This record gives sequence, structure tokens and C-alpha cells, in this order.
Amino acid sequence: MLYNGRPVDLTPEEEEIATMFAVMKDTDYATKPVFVKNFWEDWKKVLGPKHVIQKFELCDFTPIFDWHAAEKEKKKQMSAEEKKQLKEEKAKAEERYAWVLIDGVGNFRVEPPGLFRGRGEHPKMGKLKRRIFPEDIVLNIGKEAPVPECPLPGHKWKEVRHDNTVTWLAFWNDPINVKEFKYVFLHQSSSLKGKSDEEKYDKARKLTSKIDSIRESYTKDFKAKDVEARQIAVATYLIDRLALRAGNEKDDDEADTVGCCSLKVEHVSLSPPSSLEFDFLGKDSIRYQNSVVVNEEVYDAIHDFKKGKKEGVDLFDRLDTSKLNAHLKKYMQGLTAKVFRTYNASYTLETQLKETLGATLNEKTAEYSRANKEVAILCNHQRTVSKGHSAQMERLEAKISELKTLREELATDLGKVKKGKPPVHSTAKRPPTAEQLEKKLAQTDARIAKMTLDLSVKEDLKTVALGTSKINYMDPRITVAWCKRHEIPIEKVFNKSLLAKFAWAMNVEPNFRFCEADGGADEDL
DNA sequence: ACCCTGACTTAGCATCGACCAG
DNA sequence: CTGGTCGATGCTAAGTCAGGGT
Repeated sequence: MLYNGRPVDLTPEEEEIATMFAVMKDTDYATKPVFVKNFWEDWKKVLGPKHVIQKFELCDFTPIFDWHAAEKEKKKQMSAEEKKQLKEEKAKAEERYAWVLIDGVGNFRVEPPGLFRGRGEHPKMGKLKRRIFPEDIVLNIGKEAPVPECPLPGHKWKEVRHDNTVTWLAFWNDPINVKEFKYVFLHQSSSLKGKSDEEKYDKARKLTSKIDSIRESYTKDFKAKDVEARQIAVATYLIDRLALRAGNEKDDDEADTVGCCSLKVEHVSLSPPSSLEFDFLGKDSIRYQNSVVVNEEVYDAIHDFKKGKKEGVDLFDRLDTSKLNAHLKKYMQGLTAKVFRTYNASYTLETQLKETLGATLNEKTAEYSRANKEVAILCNHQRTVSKGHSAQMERLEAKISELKTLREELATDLGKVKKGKPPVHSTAKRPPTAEQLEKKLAQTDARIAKMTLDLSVKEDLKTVALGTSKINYMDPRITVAWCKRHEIPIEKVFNKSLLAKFAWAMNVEPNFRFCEADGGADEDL
């Protein structure tokens, strides 16, 4: 790289960190002052006080960036054959780390060093995430199991434990947040994971038989004299109705995001006569923006909770997630805020799928996507609009108008031919028959219809992420049962990983109903 | 009652490879 | 055959929540 216009030599360690920064030139992290500041602070520590490099502004990382771009290009130019071989070699070398006795391992690789990429306005973005060594890693294995050999000669594991009350196989402390852990867990397809997934959905399903009385109860409390009880009631209402997250407290060294209990007064505004306007950053700094007509008592309560508070003050000042969850436990064993999200997501899917009107396979799966979309919108699962989206839309529109012109031409020709006159638009040596034209016309109409539909679906879904709800919120038994009833191959809606993840749900009866909870009808209160 | 630790689920984005239209 | 698109998968950050200690 260049410093003050002149080449500088860096030690491998110094250069490695410079490279981490250099390759991010074209991301918007590179323009964020916090990112640059944190990177520079950490890199400077490695460079030491006497290094030639003293000022960030004089650093020119372009040579490293160019080198990296060239390496990337080289890799791209490799033949498919070479790539495949390389991949196979890697897989073979890793094979022995990818399995434990019973199942596959999810993340068996340690996280490589890099610059921390926090989401949103994260105060720690750009900090150096140091390399992890065996000395950082705690293993969890069976008492009699042989200790896995340490792959780095001369190094040794931090610790070997035998704890059969937890599911993790190994962990290390996160170098960015030293008090937090990074775990190695079993793969999503593991039967152990499946079991706990099934329990999660069973618990959510159990809510079906309680939900009416819970709603009745919190509705009653909208007017409670006791402020805490009233706040619990309104918060529960929001979590139930809007599928908000619980909203734990956050530290100052994290991005400033909120959930239900941590909403600040400025995040909810009153819009007469009875609407609430939500606008805040939730998990992953994803914006939640919604306008909801609410019950008059809720409206009044929010008004009261906001009264006399300045910006930045908690809307629910008497409440936190543990108080809320403690209250929810009174309704149902194991009930917590997140169960409502699972319940309402699954309920929505089932309700949306109730009347499947489509005749063809394609129409039916389109209806499934539509139902999926409703759930994703409920849960506010978003994605960034893809880079080429608008260009793609324009291309599709152009294509459609092209087809429409063709359609008009076909229609004119058909009219001519029917009257025994020669077609105007056909260039074929032998003029097409009326039947041929009719067939072509029908085909064109179908293509126009399909493309128009594709276009609207694409525009509709440009900011909606369907996958998250499919993986985490919608009881797979609803989907499997629906597929069975409508004779849809399950592979049309679940990909390979979902099929493996939801293996436990595959033999459900076609008449399975999420909302007819059959178990646990008579729990305590 | 509150705080902190620990373990687990949930989340969006990057990357890769299969597939498709031109 | 090739470049572009899109879904599958990997990666790791960011949540939730229980439980133990003070």
C-alpha cells in the first residue's frame, strides 16, 4: 500500500488488517465515520507508536484493493472443473469436523478474523475481530470420548468439559464482546434441534385454547387503576395484535433498537380519532412503520403513558420483559412474548390457506406464497431491494408491451384471414391459417398474463423476505397437511434444507389443524 | 428486585452454483 | 455457449429468556 504517496512495507499481521479494510472500499461501511474510526484505532494499536504510518488520511489502500480484485478475477476465471475439484478437496479435509456421533454439526469452522460488521448504527462497527486460537476454545464432549486432536501443532484447547445438560459442542468468547459467546451447535437437520422446534410449535399451538380468555383478560385491564397492570395489558395487546418482539434492555455499546417493552415515547404517535402510528428501528435496525386503528381504551392508555414525558423516555416506564413474561406465565405454562409471534404467524398462515381456490399446481403454490407473504408482513421480515431491481422491472415492462404489440398484430391478421384476405403482419411464405393464428393469439395472451402477474408479484415482494417466517415461525405441519390435502408435492414448497429441518413434521395427518389444539386443554388458569 | 451470565432462537446479507433465455 | 438471475446455503449478528447470585 501507499503512505503519503510512497510504498510502505508492512508485516504480515499489519498487512492482513490493512487488507480487511481495503477490500471494503466499495461497501458503505467504508464511508461511515464510526467504522473508519474504530478500524483506525485498532490498526494503530497493531502498528505501534513508532510506525511510519501515523495518519489515516495519508493511507492509500488502492494497491491492496486492486490486488484483491485481481485475485477474485483469477478465481472466477478458473474452469468449472478446477473449482469443483478445489471444493471437493476442501470438503474432504473438513469432513472429519462436520459430524458428531449422532448428527451433523452446523458451524464447525471458527469465525475468521475480520472487521466487525454491526448492523445499523452500531458503535463497534469496524473494530478488529481477532483470530481465534485453540487456547480460546472450550470443547464439550462425552466423559469417555477421546479428546479431539488440536489441529494446530504446539497449541492446546482452553478447556474440555463434559456437560450433558447443554446442546453446544464448543464455544469461544466473542472478541468484540468478550463477555459473550460464540457456540458451535448441531446442524439444523439434527433430530435434537427438530425436537425442540416441535416443542416450540406445540407450545404456540396450545395458545389456541387460551387466546380468547387472554384477550378478554388484557382487554379488561386496559382500564386498570394500577399503572403497571395497565401497561402490561397494553403491551400484551401490541405483542398479540402486531407481533412485536418483547424488547429487552440494550447497552449503550449496541445499536439503538427497540421492541415492545423498550419503545420510547417518540416511537408511537397518536393520530385522531383512534390510530397509532409506529415508527422505530427493531431487530437488525429494520424499520417498523405501521399505522393501526386501535381500540379506544388502548388509544387513551397510550395517550396517558406518553403524557409529560420527554423524547427518549420509555413509553412503558413500569415495565420490562421479565415482568411481562412473569405475568404471561399466569395464563399458560411456558408462555412468553415470543410465543405470540409464533402463534400469530402460524394462525395467519392457516387462515390464509383455508380457501385455496387455485386449480393448477402453479396457482396453488402461488397462493401459498401469498399466504407466506401475509405472515412475513405481519412479522416485518424485510430485505433490501436488490441492486438491479428497477432495471429488471423496466425490462419486464418492455417485454410485456412488446408482447402486447404482437398480440394486436395477431388479432388484425386473424380478422383479415377470417375474411379471406391476406394477413398484413405475417412474413411467412405460406400465410397462416385462422386456427394457427388463434392458437398463437391464445399463447400470447397466456404469456402476457403470466408476465404481468410475475411483474406484480416481483414488485410486491421486493422488500419482503419470505424465508424467515418459513424457517422460524410457520408451523411446518400446516404446510405439510395443506400439501397433502391439495396433492401438492411437498418439494414444491420446502427446499432440501427445510425438508431436513422439518423431517419431524412430515407424517402429519392431512386434516391437521394448528388452531384445533388437542393437547393441554386444561392447564392451570 | 435487580443484575449478570449463559444458552439458545431468529435475522438479513453475501456468496455460490444451477438454470435459463438469448 | 454465456451472461444474468435466482434460489440455496453459509455466515455471524442480534435477539429472547431462564436462572443464579446479591
